[in-house]
Amino acid sequence: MSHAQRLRQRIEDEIVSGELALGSRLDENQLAARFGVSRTPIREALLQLAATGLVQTKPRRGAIVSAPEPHLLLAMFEAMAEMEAACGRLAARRLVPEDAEALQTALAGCKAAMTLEDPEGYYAENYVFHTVVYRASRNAFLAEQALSLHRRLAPYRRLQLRVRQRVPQSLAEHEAIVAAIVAGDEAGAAEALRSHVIVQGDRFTDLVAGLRAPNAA
Amino acid sequence: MSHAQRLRQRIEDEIVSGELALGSRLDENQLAARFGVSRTPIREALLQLAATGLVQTKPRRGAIVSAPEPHLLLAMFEAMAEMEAACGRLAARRLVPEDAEALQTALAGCKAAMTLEDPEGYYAENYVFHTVVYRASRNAFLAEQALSLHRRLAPYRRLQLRVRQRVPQSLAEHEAIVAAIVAGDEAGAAEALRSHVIVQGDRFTDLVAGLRAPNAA
DNA sequence: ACAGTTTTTCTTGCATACAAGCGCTGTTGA
DNA sequence: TCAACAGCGCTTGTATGCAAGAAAAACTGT
Repeated sequence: MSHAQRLRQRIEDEIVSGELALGSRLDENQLAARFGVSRTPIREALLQLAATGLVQTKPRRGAIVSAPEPHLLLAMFEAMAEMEAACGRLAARRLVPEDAEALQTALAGCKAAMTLEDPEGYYAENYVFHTVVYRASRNAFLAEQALSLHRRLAPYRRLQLRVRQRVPQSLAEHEAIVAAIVAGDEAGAAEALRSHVIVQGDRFTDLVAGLRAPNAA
Repeated sequence: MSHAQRLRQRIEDEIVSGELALGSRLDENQLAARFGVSRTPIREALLQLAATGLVQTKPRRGAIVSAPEPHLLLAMFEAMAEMEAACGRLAARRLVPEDAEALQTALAGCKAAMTLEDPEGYYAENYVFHTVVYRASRNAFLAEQALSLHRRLAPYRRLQLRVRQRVPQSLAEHEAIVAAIVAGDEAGAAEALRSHVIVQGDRFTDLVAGLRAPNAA
C-alpha cells in the first residue's frame, strides 16, 4: 500500500479515536515532519478524508478536523438511525444461522463488558455489535456506508456513553434488537434500531453539553 | 476554487453524464494534457473521486471509472431505496408548505416531460423530483448523502428509462409518493419510495442486460 | 516454434522547487 | 490612542524531477 493510503488510515484513526481533537488544525508541514514524508502524500491523504467529510478544507486556509454544527450533527445521528433501521430490517428478512450466531456472540460480549463496568470495553463491544448488524443486512454497500458513518460519529458516541445509566439501557436495547431480528420481525427490528440510535430529548442536551468541553473528563 | 476542485467536479460530471464510459482508464498524463495542467491537480481530483467511490484505484496501476459488479450494483440500488424511503418518511412528518409546493411543481414538470415523450427531459425532471424529496426531509446530511448516491447511480438509471413503459409507470409512482407525503402518511411515503427505487424482478434483468452493452442505443 | 526469462519502457508515487494568497504585525497618520 | 494601510512571512497550491514497480516486448534456450 502507498504512503498516502497508510497515512489516510492513520489520520482517520487518530480522528476517530479522539487523539486529534475536533476542530484542530491539520498542518501539512507538521504532519509531514511527524510522519517523515514530504507534503505530497499528506495532502493526498487529507484530500481523501475531506472527500468523505471527516476533515474540512477551506481554500488557501488548510484543513481542520470537521466539527459539525449541532444541527448538522443531529441530522447525522438521524441519518445513522435510518441506515441502521434499514440494516435491521434487511437482517430480519435475510437472517442466516451464521449471522444469528454472530449476533448472540456480540450481545454476550456487550453483556460481559457491562458487568465488568468497563465503559471503554463496552464501547468496543458496542462497535462490534453494530458491525455485526450491518453485515447481517447482507448488503455490502449499505454495510460499508453504515460503518463509515458510525466511525465518523464515533467521537460523539464516546461522549454519550459517559452519561450515567446509558450503558445498561443500551444493552437492554441491544437485546430487543436481537430478539426482533431473530424473530424475523422486520418492522420491529427497524424501529428498535432507529430508537436505539436516534438522539432526542435528554440525550440531545447531553450531546450538545458534551461538545462544549470535549476534553473534560 | 482550486484547479483540483474544478477538475474534480468536471471529471465527476463526465462520469455521471456517461461521457466517460464505465470501466475506462483515467490516464493522469492524458488528463493533464487535456486540461492543460500538471499531473498534481489531476491526481488530487482522482483521489477525491476514489474516496467517494466513483473511481477505483489499484496501487501502481492507475485509476478507472468504477464499474461495480452486478451484485454490488443491486446492493447500491437497495441502499438508495432505503435512503429515499427515509427521506420520504421524514418529509411526510415535517412537510412545510414551501416543500409541498416544490413537490407539486416537480411533479408537474415530470408530467409535462412525459406528455412531450421526451425521455432525456423526463430524466432531468425525475432528477429534480428526487432532489426535492431529499430536501423535504429537512435533514441536510441525509439529503446530501442521497443526492451523492443518486448521482453515482445516474448512469444506470439512464439505462432503465429506456425500457418501454417505464416512464408512465414512474410518473404514476411519483404521484403516489407525493400523495402520501402530503397526507402525512409516513409509512406510506416510505414504502412508495422504496418500491419506486428498488430494482427487482424484470427491472433487474433489464439492468444487467443493459450493462453488457452500455453504449448500444 | 514455443515458452520462459530478461530487458526496456511507460506509468505511478513521492520529493522538491516555485509561485501565489492570506494573515499578521508594525508603523504612520489623524 | 485607535484605526487603517503597507510590508513581510508563512502556508497552500501547482509544477517538475526522480525513482521504483509493473506491463509489454524482445530474446534465448530447448
